[in-house]
Amino acid sequence: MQAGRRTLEAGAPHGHPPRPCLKFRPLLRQPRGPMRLSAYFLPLLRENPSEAQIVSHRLMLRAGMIRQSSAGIYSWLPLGLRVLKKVERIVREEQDAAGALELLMPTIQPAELWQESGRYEDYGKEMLRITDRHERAMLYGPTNEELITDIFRDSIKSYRDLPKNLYHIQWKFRDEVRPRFGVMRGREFLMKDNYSFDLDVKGAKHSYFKMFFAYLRTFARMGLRAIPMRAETGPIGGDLSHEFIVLAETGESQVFCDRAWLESEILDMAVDYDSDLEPQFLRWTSLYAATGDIHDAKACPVPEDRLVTARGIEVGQIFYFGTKYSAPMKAVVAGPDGEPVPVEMGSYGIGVSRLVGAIIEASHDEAGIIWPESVAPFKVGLVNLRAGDRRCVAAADDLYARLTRAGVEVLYDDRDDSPGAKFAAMDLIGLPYQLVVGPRGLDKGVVELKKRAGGARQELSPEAALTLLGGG
RNA sequence: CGGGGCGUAGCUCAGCCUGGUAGAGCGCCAGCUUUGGGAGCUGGAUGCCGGAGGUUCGAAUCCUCUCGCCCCGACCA
Repeated sequence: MQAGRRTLEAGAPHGHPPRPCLKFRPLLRQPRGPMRLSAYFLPLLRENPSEAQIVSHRLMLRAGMIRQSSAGIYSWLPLGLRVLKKVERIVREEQDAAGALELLMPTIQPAELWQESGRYEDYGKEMLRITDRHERAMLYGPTNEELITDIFRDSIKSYRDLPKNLYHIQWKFRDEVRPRFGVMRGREFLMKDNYSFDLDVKGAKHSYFKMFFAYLRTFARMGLRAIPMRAETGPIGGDLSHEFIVLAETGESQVFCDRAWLESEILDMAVDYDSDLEPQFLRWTSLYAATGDIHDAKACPVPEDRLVTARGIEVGQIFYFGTKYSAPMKAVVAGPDGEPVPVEMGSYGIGVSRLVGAIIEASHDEAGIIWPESVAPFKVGLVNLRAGDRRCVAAADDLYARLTRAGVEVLYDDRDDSPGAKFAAMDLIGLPYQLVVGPRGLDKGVVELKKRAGGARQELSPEAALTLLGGG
């Protein structure tokens, strides 16, 4: 390794000659890092772009989270990407906790696999077909059942290797006829999809139940009330399926459920994934909830005065589909008796990029986004109201340095702008806490801490603010 | 895929009907004054008027074609 390189990694202050350093030292977050708005990339829009019709789309554009590249295809700007990564992380943690194993499959897949399953024709124009230079038919994956089944059958030959549950978080492309609503219905979208493989129906159901509860936990951690609803299985096929629906005016799905769902707590609970989950599953699904596709007004068990008809956003769906792919694709294992058995499969999807929009739909006000802390791009927005004032700069710089050092995620508005503009910007991007440093407060030795949700403010000493925010 | 709408400055939009050579507000740049909820004044920069073809002395404006985007419906994580 070269000396110059090492210097960079050691984070030597500029202007000082690099000290010899033989041991690698990790680069710490630097107090003068790029999370100052003066250095950040946050292109805010003051007005609503005309193409955006729903609130999440408008706010994502206005808050500088995304930019459209073409219909249904978006770039994620720094602020948006931070949220996407946080959502992704929660999804990953809950998958891991439920025993799923992460891998990563490619976006581009060979057509042969899809011809084998019979879906190459069935999928129609939604599948983006590509021809490579050798005239080989390829496609941009809209989902991965074929590919995962191929990987599975290549390597898993015995019932002793079951069960398996494999997932990845990867970009998908579905050439929707009508992309809309920003990231809620993009053509390109980030999805967590996983696939379970079991020897028999009992095992497959257990896998299904595990994902059922992993999903409830995942959405609850994002502050979402996602109701599991009985759903049609669609082109993926199978016979047991639930959609996880967040109720919202702007949702695309017509749904029906028992009023009790709305009165229940956010659906979070501890789960022992090794236990028999069926009783718990039956309890959770005893309360009526169904998507419009399968709801039958005549057969509905819920009396009319308890039935809620609403619109909802589908943030996830789980399927048990038996041997639909394993049989035609010959994903078989040797059973205990040595005879080949096609494996029982399920697949499970969460729209990761869609969730970002869904969270905004569920949590915003007139002024902008209100991020739940778990997915907020930063925890704290530190605002210096008077960029030209030495005292304010010193106080705000100090808070920024100490919070950052303590690992608190801070976005520091150090720009020279009017107070109103700064408040409006902070409200728009919706960080959970706003820490305001101004001359008026400093005269009294205080700073102001405002919670974005609810808008409660309190004046307190900088030390107290640090303690409260976890930087003390 | 059916139906509708819109493409003019970074954003929101006017101008088009009735052709005469490009506008406003916000934003951006410079300066000064301001500063606790989107500040004021002064000066400045920015457009292949989505693209191609046509009509015309002359096209943002009229005609034809085309591309893109949005909305409603049917379909979907």
